[in-house]
Amino acid sequence: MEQSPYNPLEIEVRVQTRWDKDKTYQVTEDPDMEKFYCLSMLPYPSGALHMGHVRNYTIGDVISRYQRMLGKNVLQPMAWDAFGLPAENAAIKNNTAPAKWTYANIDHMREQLQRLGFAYDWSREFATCSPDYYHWEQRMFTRLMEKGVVYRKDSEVNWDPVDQTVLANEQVVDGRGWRSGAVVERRSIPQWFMRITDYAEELLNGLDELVEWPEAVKTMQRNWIGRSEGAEFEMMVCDADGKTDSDTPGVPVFTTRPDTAFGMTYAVLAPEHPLVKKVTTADCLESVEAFIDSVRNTSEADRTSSEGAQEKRGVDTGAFLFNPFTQKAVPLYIADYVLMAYGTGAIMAVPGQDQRDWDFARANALPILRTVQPPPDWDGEAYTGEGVAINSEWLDGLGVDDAREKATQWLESQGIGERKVNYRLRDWGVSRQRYWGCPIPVIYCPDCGALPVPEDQLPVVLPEDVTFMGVRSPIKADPEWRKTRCPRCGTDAERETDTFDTFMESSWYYARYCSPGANAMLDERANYWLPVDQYVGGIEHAILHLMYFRFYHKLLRDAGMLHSDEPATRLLCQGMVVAETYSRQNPDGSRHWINPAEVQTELDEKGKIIGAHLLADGQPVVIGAVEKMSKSKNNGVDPQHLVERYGADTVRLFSMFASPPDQSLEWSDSGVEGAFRFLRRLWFMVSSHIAAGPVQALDSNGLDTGQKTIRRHVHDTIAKVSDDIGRRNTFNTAIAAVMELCNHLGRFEDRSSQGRAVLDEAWKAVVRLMSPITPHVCEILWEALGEEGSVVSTAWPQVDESARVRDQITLVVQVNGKLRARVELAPGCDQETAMTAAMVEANVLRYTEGMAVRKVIHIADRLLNIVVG
RNA sequence: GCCGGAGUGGCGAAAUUGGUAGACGCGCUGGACUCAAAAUCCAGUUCUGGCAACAGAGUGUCGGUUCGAGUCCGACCUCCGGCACCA
Repeated sequence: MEQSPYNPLEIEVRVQTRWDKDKTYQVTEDPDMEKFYCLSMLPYPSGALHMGHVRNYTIGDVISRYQRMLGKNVLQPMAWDAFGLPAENAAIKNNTAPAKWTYANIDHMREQLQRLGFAYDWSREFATCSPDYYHWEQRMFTRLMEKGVVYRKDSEVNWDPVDQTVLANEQVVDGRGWRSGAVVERRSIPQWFMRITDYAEELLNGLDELVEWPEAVKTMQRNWIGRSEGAEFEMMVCDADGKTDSDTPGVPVFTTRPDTAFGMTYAVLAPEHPLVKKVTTADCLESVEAFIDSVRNTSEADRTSSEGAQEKRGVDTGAFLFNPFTQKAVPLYIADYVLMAYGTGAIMAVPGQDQRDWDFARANALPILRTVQPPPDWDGEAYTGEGVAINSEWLDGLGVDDAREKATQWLESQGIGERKVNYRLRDWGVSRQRYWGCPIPVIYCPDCGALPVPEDQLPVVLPEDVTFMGVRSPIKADPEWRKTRCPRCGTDAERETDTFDTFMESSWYYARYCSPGANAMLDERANYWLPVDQYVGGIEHAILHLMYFRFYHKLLRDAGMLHSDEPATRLLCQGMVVAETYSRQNPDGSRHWINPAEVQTELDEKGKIIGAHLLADGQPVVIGAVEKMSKSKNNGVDPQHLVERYGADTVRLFSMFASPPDQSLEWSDSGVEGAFRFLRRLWFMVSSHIAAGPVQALDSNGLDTGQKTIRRHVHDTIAKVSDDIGRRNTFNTAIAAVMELCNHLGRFEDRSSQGRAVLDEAWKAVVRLMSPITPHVCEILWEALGEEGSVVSTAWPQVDESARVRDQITLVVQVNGKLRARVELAPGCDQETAMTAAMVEANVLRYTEGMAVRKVIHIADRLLNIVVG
């Protein structure tokens, strides 16, 4: 091989063309091979790849390529999460159709992904906005309608007044729309829901089986599901003297603390509770109605925001409820701190043991009665801890758990209540009032009601050639599109014009990859590939997407399409890509952000940053925090430019080397330079080795000490890199180990026949170890080393354990725990031999002289600690 | 407020099971090459003292367990993330 310079741009395109021509990454089901399904979260085609994508997809690609070299049948697919709001916003802004904008973005981003050399099976690619894809989603939905898993109800929703759409609770951040930033309002409109709460218990318990999911994700999901055990019981409406009114139905309440029921001093209904109007007395009606109006004008997000949480507002209804425990009446209030959507929308209030009730009782001059004895030094308000029941008649003297159990049994024996488990999780509202989404396949007939679109009329196709009039959905604005006939009675009927939440598409895409072209949602091929062996994506999806994804998998299972219970066995959540921020203050006091590329930093003689200035004018800029790359902080780095300048391998190498995958990755231009330098050095060293001519066969038993040492290092490195990539997913330390080995190989100057044979083995190992991370350069070097076939399809290097055996080890000698010497010994020495070797070391003698050896700790081949005193 | 996670050189980080703290990379300092610069190569680089050998200190703070603690335990501080009236 000629000693040509490292030219990544030329070799990468050459290698990619070959992979493409040979269909290297296309896979089919092969029952004789162990499968490995490596999935990265599909991107939204926003316009261009950002560094977060590069990081995410490089991690998945490294794992895929490693597993492939282990001999597995590896599926790594890619698709586009193509529906969604930004396409509509862009359409309105640029006066184009969302479809056109989306497809153009997909074409550009596909090219970018291909340029990065990801080993995707592109034959399985799809866009979720394609009718071939959402057809099956619609069919699944109509079947779920028939099964009762979906339902329609009027519901208070989060209305985003800017985007003119309903948001899921999860899409509301601090009371504002997650995209528009507008303050969210409350509205009641008919919505379609999926009964994810029916699966709450399974979704919760399933987390215990997901041993290879990050604990943080599982904790977040557990909290989101929010399981609470307690009791639900009914209280009758009564007058002030406790005389019950048999005309009014009882009010069920849920509590986790039935043991505290003797401390109930009032009860509360949510303002939306259906019984409010019925029970409110004439003299309270006016204030109750005024209160309900004021609550309605506040969004739920506002009511529950941090400041709102402090103040608990409410009014007396004038009615009373009969407490079955005390046989006495308690006043009934309505208050905004009781939520209609949780439990029964009604509570028994026990201010002595519940801080919220305490706050409300204080604000409304309601009595407080403690029923659990707080510790003597207790100076808090409501007491929620362990303690003995007091003021509770037949519960007095019992601990919390026993009292709770006895109270629950009493409720059951009286026939007024029962054990009950409640979840914080709410059903999934899937209706969106937007255009660019999958049409909900429902027909409304004036006589027959809401009916699923018959299967032979699916898919309900979303028209793509549309013009936008403001933000209103074109299919809502078009009087013709919705016209249809009732599938049952044939009279004029209307289509649903709402579309699905886009989380619907991303909830089953992973399965569709496994059945490309099937004339059904899925076919048997899906059960070959599923579950996903490794899923890679951002932690921001810890709750929403990953919960829906698990839920939908169970729906597919229950529909008989899949055999597994969970969609993915192993999950890796990569950290953010962050960079420094720089800014200046505008004359009006606002801040404008300057891209790091336009800034030069000043360093002191130790390399510490002491200031920064703008390259354009040399004037200082303010150094801000290191933050997630974003448009708003103008600290993004365009991967495209980097690939054009350094090549894909350098970009991949840097993003895997700078930090472990689950931590945030701090951008560094000089770090990228360093990665490039390493590849160039690797190129040069391997080229020089090849240029020195043919190599003799390695005789591993005939090596001298220097050769053995190098060979041991090679096999130690193979072992470490295999473990780091395969088990630990710490690609940064894998790369560091290869770099270290390369540093040794560069210094190894033995050009004897066996010296070169050792080097040949070493370079062939290095090229394979690096090939998952930097596949292009490794492909060329592998070929140059005279090996047949593509490195990406070659077997992963094997560890030769005999090469790792040491004939000398370094034993660390400590005196009283302080390092005093190192001695070279044969491995496996006993304590006596170690002591003999240690006690001749001058530095050991210096600290043990004239002292009695009190104890010796010997960890074979590692450490000897001599304790004197 | 509740629930997670983290805190180690000038910087990104490493130390996997309680056993040599700082691997690897960046930056910086000095040197070689060069008319010069860039690139490249070599050496040094936790702090303090010392020409050096070496010594002392050192993993957010304060305590504890241990022959031995970045790692385990207790209390606290700071930062990041999630949830936030869920009865």
